[in-house]
Amino acid sequence: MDWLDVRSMADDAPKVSSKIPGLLEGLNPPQREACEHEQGPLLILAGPGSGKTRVITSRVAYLITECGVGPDEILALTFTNKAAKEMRERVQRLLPNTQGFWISTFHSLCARILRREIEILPEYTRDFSIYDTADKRQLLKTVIKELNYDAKRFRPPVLASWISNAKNNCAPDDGLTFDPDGGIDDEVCARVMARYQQRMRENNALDFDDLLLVTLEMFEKHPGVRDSYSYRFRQVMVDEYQDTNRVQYRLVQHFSGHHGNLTVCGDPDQSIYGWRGADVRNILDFEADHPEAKTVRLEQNYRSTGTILKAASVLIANNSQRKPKDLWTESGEGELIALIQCGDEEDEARELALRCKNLHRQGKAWSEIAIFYRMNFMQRALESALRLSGVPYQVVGGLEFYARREIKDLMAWLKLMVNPRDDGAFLRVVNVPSRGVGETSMGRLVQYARERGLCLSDAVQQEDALAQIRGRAKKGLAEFSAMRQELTEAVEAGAGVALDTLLETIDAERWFMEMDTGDAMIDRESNVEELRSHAHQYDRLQPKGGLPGFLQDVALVSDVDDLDEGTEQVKMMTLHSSKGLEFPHVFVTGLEEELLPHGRAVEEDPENGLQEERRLLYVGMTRAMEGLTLSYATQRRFFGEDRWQRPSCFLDEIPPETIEGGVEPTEESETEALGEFDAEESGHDLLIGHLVKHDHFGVGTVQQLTGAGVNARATVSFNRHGTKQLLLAYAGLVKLGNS
DNA sequence: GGGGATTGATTCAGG
DNA sequence: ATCAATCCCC
Repeated sequence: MDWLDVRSMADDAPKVSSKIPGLLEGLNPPQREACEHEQGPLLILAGPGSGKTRVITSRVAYLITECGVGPDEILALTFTNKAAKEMRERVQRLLPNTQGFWISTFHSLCARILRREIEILPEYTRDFSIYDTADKRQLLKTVIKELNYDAKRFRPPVLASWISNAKNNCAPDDGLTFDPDGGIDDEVCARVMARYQQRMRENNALDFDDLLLVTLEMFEKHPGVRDSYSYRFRQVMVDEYQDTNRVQYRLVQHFSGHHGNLTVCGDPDQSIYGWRGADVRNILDFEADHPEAKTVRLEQNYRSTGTILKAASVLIANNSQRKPKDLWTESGEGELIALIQCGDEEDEARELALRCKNLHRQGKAWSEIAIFYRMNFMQRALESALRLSGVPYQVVGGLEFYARREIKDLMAWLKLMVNPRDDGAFLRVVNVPSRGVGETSMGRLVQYARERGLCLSDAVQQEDALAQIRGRAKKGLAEFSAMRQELTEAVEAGAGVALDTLLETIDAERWFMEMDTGDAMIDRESNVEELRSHAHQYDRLQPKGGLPGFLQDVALVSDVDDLDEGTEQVKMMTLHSSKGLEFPHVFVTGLEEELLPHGRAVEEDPENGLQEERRLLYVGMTRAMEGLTLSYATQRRFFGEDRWQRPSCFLDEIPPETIEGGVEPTEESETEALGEFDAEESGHDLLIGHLVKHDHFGVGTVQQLTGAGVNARATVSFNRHGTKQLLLAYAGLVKLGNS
């Protein structure tokens, strides 16, 4: 993040650039209209490829050069760091001599604000830790155990998402605000959440949702703090508004409440984050919320060929909850969409690799090709096929660098150095490298600390805490404590030096050898080397950030951020990561039932789930500029188990005339064959297409069969009760014959 | 009581 | 394949 620190901004007042000749030239009428809007709320409904980023950046430049708004009086919020970076670079290109823009993600903005202001809240210090998903799960696990709940029934990931939901809907964190009708599960979740929140405060730690929520609460409890930000900004802009949740919505109200100059930009059809609390109503209701709002629709597409645009538009028209829009393009029809049927995931991967090579031979650069998939595990098969055929590739996201064990350990060490109250970090590193401290000894220390309301760092310094621990563990704890205190001094030195001091103090060499030998050890060493270079680079770019700033940046980097556009490599990523990007040729893989649309998404929320899956495919398809290839496999291995797959129902929604070969190869014989296979393996005699009767749900048609034996399940579309997944062992389905 | 190996469940998407 | 719980040896 390279915006200016608030303090330094006061010192060097931003300069207003002189007018830029031809700033709005080449913009179409609605684009121009959006740029020139000065006062009051503005809604930009921007279809894919409609030049949205160009409009926002031109608008920023216009406001500065034509309307006398200072660069530090404009707040622009984006969804990813990458989007923020791109926007900043483009604004910088228009206004090379201007600095001090506030362009950032919600999370970075809030983390920055909290870093400065949080001490107005008594429970936190400015050295707070940011907990990632893994840290959060770890804490939840101990809380569940502490409260004596059944760990099998209440799993950390489930609770994590319950808590996240509650926070995203602005539920107060320490009241037990469960729905009394929600049954025991809701009550347990609420109790776990209350304890989790208590521990988080004791640990001086915030999770991702807290960054937003605590900022919001602080603004509402201390309007003075809020005003110091809302008075500063004369214009607030929010990109990807369809992906904002309730908390973000309210934050935006606070930031723009003073002047009401709020510009939001987005596309309801590209809303793909419902599962993490995004609320499409924020954008759908914008005009109702702001009756005086001006609405601009950007419907001319500058990205894709007519064929791609048509296919995507017809597909998305199947959604009911949307604002109709009419995308058009001046570019020609272009090539037809290729649809390939493959035997299994390896076939698919080989075929894609082959087609990548063909494209390359025809003159496409590797970096002009992208491969998208619904789930991360699909990456592996694709990756090995590309490697085998010598196609250079880059995986965007996936198994993250910062998720590796040695990196997590070092990061936990650094967090603990900055924030001694972080018990989670303490527990993680107390035995790293191994110093004979085991579970039992730690259990005693934890109990000692709890009884006295101390954090572990303090507890371990008490003599009587160590009195009940003996032998190697006692010595180890004393050693660890001394090390931690000594390392506190390194915190001021900057991220790079702090890390170097840490590595030396814990004798990293010995630690590597202890963890593994041979290649694995060399891998770990080179990972740590990479972390070192990140840290030192951070110090060079952000001399003011220090170790706390580095930790914050690392916590908030997202997967697409490391996308390297320049390099000559095919890009691979999930469909979610692809949003906001574009590529001349796009492959969307795994167009299969249960995968895209994803079974769980539809199961959890039959109405919206399917629509969101459709939007996800829409996002993927509209990334393509010239060529689009869709693929599916008839068989695919999901964690260990080979499953027969049917082509995605979305393929039936894409107009046949946009697809190479005309009609999709969804044939009856194929469905039959797949039914037969299932019957052989699964110990029942149902086939896809069979008409069945259920005691409760009535008559329906079998849509899908998975699993075998006691795990055999059928997805049945009932005439009256919608689609259900049923365990055949319990469902007692009666076969009525073929429908 | 700590450390290692083996077994056993688990994964939708991300800041 | 990867991470956590369990088992067994020092």
